[in-house]
Amino acid sequence: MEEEPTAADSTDPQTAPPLFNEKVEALEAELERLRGENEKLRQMVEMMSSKYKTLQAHLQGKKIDEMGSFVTESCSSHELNKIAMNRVPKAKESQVFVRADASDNSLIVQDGCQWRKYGQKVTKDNPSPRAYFRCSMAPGCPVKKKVQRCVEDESVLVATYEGEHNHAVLGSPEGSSSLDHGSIRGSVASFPQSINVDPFRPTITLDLTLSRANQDIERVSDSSVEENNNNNNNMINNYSNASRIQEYVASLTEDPNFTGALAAAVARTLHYTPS
DNA sequence: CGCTTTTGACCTGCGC
DNA sequence: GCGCAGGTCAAAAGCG
Repeated sequence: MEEEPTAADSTDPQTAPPLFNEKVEALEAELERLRGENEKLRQMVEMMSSKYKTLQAHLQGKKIDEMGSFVTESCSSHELNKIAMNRVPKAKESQVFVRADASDNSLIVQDGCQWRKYGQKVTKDNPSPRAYFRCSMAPGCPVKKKVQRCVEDESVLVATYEGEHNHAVLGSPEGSSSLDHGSIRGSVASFPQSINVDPFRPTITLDLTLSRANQDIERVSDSSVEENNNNNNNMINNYSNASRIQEYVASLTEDPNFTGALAAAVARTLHYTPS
């Protein structure tokens, strides 16, 4: 039985032309280099994940300590209920961080909905004005949002959403009527990407639309960081995915906008006190 | 003309 | 009760 020459045969160094061998070697070297870089990046992700978990555990412990000391001091059961109520974020309220040009005063956050501005106010804790919007996609839609520049980084807009849409939201594949941004974020590249940083907090989202990173969608949440690491490991086995991940991570780490937004988000997390 | 934005006035909740 | 701050209203202006 004679077998036809295959692609694998053509890579045989003894039968392939020298120029082809050189190319193969160069590609192999490049692949090896990329594997090394991927391994480094994987370790970086693991390290960040580990640091994040440590920080989260620390914050959690601090909250429990605070609550515990307060409880042992003077709390009635009624007061305890109030505390518990305050510690849970308001129903259907979520916070979104969006990168915007610092010179742009429009306070507009593109999120797939139409909004009508009904007020603007300068607040005490932030020199930049806060804009109030109502959803105008459907009559009677109760959803509101407040948009204000981040006090730590004026190029970051903080949008706070309240309520549930009573209509399908543009960009939501399931036609979800709720404010579950998870379903939205994963479907439209121009939408902000979310990072859940604290179970006591609403979702914090970083908009990556100004970086190359928005070409790929990557959702990261506190409960799925580890899972994503595993998924990433599997993906790293796939060369094309690995190169995409590498490009993605490199674009993130090189992008000062991303690092700025991340720093602002972390700063807000550390300064957060439940209302 | 209809819709949106602007902006000062008003309302409401909260702490003192 | 008072003052403050955040949130909302609504008339006027702007825009396509």
